[in-house]
Amino acid sequence: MPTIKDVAKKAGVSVTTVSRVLNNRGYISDATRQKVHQAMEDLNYQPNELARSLYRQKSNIIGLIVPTVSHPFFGELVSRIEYYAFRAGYKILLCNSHLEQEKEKDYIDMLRRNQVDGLILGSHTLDVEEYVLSKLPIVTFDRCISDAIPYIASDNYEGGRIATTLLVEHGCNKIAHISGNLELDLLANKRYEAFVEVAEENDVEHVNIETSINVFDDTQYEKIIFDLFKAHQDIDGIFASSDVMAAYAIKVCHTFGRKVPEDVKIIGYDDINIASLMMPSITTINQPIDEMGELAVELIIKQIEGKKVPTKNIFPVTLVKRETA
Amino acid sequence: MPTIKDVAKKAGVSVTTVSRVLNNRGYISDATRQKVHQAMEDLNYQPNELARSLYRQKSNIIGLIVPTVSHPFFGELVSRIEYYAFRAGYKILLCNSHLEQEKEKDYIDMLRRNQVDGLILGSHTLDVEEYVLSKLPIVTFDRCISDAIPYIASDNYEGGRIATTLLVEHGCNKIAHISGNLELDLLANKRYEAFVEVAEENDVEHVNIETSINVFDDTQYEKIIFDLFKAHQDIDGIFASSDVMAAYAIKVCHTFGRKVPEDVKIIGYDDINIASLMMPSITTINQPIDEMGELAVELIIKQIEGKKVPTKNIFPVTLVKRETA
DNA sequence: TTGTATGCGTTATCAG
DNA sequence: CTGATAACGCATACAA
Repeated sequence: MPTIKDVAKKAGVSVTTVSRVLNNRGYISDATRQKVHQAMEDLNYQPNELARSLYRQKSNIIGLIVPTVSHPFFGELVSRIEYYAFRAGYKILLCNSHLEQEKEKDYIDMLRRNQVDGLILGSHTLDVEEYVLSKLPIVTFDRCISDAIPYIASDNYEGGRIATTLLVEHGCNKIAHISGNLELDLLANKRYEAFVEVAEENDVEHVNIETSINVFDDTQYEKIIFDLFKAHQDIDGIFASSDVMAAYAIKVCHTFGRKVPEDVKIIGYDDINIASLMMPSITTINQPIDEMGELAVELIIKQIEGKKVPTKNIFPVTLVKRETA
Repeated sequence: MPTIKDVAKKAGVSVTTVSRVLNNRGYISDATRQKVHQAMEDLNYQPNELARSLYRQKSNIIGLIVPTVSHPFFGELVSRIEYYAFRAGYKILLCNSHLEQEKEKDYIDMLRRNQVDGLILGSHTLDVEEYVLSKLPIVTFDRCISDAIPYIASDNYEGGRIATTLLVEHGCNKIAHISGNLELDLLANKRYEAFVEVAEENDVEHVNIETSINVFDDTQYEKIIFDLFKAHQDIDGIFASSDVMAAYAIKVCHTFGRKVPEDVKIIGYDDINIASLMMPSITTINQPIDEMGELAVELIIKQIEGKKVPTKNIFPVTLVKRETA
């Protein structure tokens, strides 16, 4: 790889001059500018961003930790985040933590060593506030870690209310909520709270099952939902905490010979692409993934630039009525 | 952020010594080793990988370009690639090209500037051989660019034959293939070739539609499949080039009041997670995504280490019989 | 308008 | 066993 030195030699100038045309700084004659450009062209020169970053003390890299991009919600979210980051001149270092605490820890250390300018956390089992001693800019999804760390979330409580209310309005007599692991202390737990509240307000029998901690694996979904139906044959309404879970619920209903939505109404959460693709298509609570990704990038960059940003960033949710409820 | 200098000062030694304990090189007394470790601990020191990379001329970063991780196949593939890369001490810089040539070009330039040690291309509209003048290690998916650049692919031809043969065996009289854009010169086009061959060998009427170039967008799938059915009401078998396309095909069948699999048999490709989740579950051709991701990482690392690697890497495919055919 | 020297944080060479 | 110093590629004071 040619360096700035090679370009300087070829153009017959000093490295300073080359650096100047590279960054458009200070005065340079058109003649030398041409020469330098020519030399860069000839050598197919590309400035070494590692060296630049080292000097500038800024890498223009954002670390992004999610459970896994193989989960459609995070796949879609990461896609948008990367899009907006690149647009703003930032690169994404991708980490799939699989919700393993040890791996998260390793990832955060790694990202710090690599001088990322900021951290977007779509996943966290550990309390990063204590862990990231440095004042590395951070944005989290669905979790309030401290007053100092801004977070982005959909209006989980409202989403839970809308979903549960719809089940009640449909006349469901026994409803179930399938949640993520409640010990993780995510804001998503508010969906559960809202579920319980609405159910009790309306005197509807209700039950909840949650996924196990430290596991982010589709296969367990089917099992726990299967067990749920075995234990409660009379469930006629389900509010699943993700569209993927809802899809598994549909499948299990089928196994038990229960028709959706005739026998069992099902509502998901997220509104990922496949929600509309499934048959029956999934009625769900929409999270504005694109806008959330855009804001995540905006918040992290503003922090990098030393600006203050709002801490609570709650996006409204909307009910998307389809076929399952 | 504390530097090696701070550690040296705190421990009362030179930076050389600190570097030595950091890298376990040369002889150092246990006493000083302890002191240094203590100082590192106290300062919560993390070595600056930017500086290391600059000196070593090696970033341990792999650039990864895919159309988009929001597509389930690439989401799953990227997840596995990142997993194996991290395991081997490499980081992933993620790029979603959306099959836009200009963006791919920008990404490749960016990745070169950032001194990635290698490039994994899950997407490419341009001929990188000419573009990447440097001898940057590369591995591609589903595309043979030159004798020098190794590629990984599933046995597309065999997969196409298996799928089409199954349709024929089911007694389909008019079958359709939904392919990606054939101009892209991907090995996936062999699915199309096999489709045509098997159809003609068996004297079965057949038709093909392809997605437009430079577009990687779910929404067009529905439209072109809808148009296909409008033009050919008598289609009774479909071989879709991805499970997502297959899912859209199911949906469109529904729109036209045609039952799957009674009226129309459908076979997908990839065997992504949701293929088994859909209702009806999708009969498909399995690509071993995990193994392919693992090999991609292995091939890129071996190249980085200056080793020779095989050029053609074709993985066997298997038919996964489910409900749609 | 251009060039020289220094430093970003790290590692390796070479002396002590 | 340990320490000064140059170098990795680049950008900025400071001179000229």
